[in-house]
Amino acid sequence: MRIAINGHAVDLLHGDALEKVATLTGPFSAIITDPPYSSGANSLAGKQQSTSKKYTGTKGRCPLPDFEGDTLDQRSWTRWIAELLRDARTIAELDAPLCVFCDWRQLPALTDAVQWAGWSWRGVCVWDKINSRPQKGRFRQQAEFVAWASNGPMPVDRGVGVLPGVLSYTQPQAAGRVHQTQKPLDLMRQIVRICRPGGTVLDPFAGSGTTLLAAALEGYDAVGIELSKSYYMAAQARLERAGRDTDGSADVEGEDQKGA
Amino acid sequence: MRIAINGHAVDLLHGDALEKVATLTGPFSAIITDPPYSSGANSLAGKQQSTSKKYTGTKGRCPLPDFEGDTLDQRSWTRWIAELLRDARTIAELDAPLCVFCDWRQLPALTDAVQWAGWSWRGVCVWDKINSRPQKGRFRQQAEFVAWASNGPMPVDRGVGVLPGVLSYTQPQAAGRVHQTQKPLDLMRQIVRICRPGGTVLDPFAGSGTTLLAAALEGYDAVGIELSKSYYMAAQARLERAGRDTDGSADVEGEDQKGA
DNA sequence: CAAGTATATGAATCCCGCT
DNA sequence: GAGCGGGATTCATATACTT
Repeated sequence: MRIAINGHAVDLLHGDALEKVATLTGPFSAIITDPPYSSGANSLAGKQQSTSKKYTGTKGRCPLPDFEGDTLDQRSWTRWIAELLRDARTIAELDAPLCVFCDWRQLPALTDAVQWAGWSWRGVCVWDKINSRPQKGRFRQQAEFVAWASNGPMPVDRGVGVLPGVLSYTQPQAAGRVHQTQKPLDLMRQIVRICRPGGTVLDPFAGSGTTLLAAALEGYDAVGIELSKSYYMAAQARLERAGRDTDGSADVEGEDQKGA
Repeated sequence: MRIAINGHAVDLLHGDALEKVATLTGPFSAIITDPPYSSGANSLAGKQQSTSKKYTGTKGRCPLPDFEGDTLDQRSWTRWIAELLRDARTIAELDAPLCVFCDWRQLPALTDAVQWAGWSWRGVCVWDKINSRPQKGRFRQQAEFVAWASNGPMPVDRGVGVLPGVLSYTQPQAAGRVHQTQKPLDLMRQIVRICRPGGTVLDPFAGSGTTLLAAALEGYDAVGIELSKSYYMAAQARLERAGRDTDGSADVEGEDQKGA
């Protein structure tokens, strides 16, 4: 279904990312997404793991065992995301940038997948969450990462300015969140600016729709895919609310928080 | 040779990291180092350029000597650093933490090497340089990374507090630098605090000696190895100067700048 | 002496021309 | 044609200078 926000078209599709991407033609000017980090790893590791009680509570994210990585799960995750990124590249414009979120544990597997899928890996951005659970005797796991790449050569002059390499934003408050791993809207507004002016952004894992909303507010069209029915509906409601808000929607995230 | 700083012993050895590590017995309480990245060029010929040409874009003559060991391709680099980390682990205490700097390009190879060498990879810290060379239409390459790990299990209570996961410090100014890629002293003072109280820190790539100095100032003994004769002597001079400074050496980095 | 102006630089990357 | 080398580009900050 299509929603108009800030004068830009936002399409949200309900279904599996791999299947839906195969039906799209694009071309898309940027692919920006936050895939499930350990969806593949969850099943096996979850069974084997007895220490998970310690970590549950902050997030639904699987803490993974302290030592031996469950390599089979990570290999499967890598293959799966590589396949998606390969399909996505076929409907991306030449020069189109790709941004994929991940945590520190997935970063090496993700950069492999990005390159296997034919993208030119160009760097790693840092999302500094500022606040995070402290651990005694350790460095905080305070950052998430964005592996970014381009579909072939990336000329300097695409009409895009200089973007920051470290982005510091606190996580949305739990009370106002629609999605467990929802990203701050202002963070996504910065990141979507890697897209060429007037382009269309694709997010195959739309979740609560933050990327789509950020894209519309920054002046791009956007297409999202979301598998979960409940998140699909929540994102749709959030986007429609933003579409009705005529004043520029500066408060959308805050409004969500109050509304929740 | 041995220097006393802030009541702690600092040893600096001149020679190849792999060879010298094999002669040490330790045990060391932490390994903290910043190896040559062998980064900064796509082609072999590019990598074989001098480090000043690769890394200091300005045409002006670089006043600092080039450093060695920065000409490997990525596979060779990975093997080489893995071997060093394996040898280092044999002289590390159980529980000892490992911290290795790298840039975005080497991060996946480094985390492989860390694990091949038998260390338990535990996370990635971020050094936010705040200020870096901008590029139009891209995210700034604004961060360097610290892959950190432990030699086996790492009990929560080693007498070490909570450490930050993102560290923001500007690079030392060119005028006061001893080494092309010198790290800020305050950054290293934060990072060495991962060491258990009263322990001994090893840095196989000592460079200008910032890690050793930071360790002594934070209350640890330290041992460093440096291959290049000129950097060995520069580090020695810097450490001796710090040793003579009786007031706690809070201004060592600044003093270098004035003195230079 | 304070405030304003000019200059230098960064573990960079791209592009063009030459061999 | 492929590879290599030189020169241009980007901006926040620190330092040096000028008014």
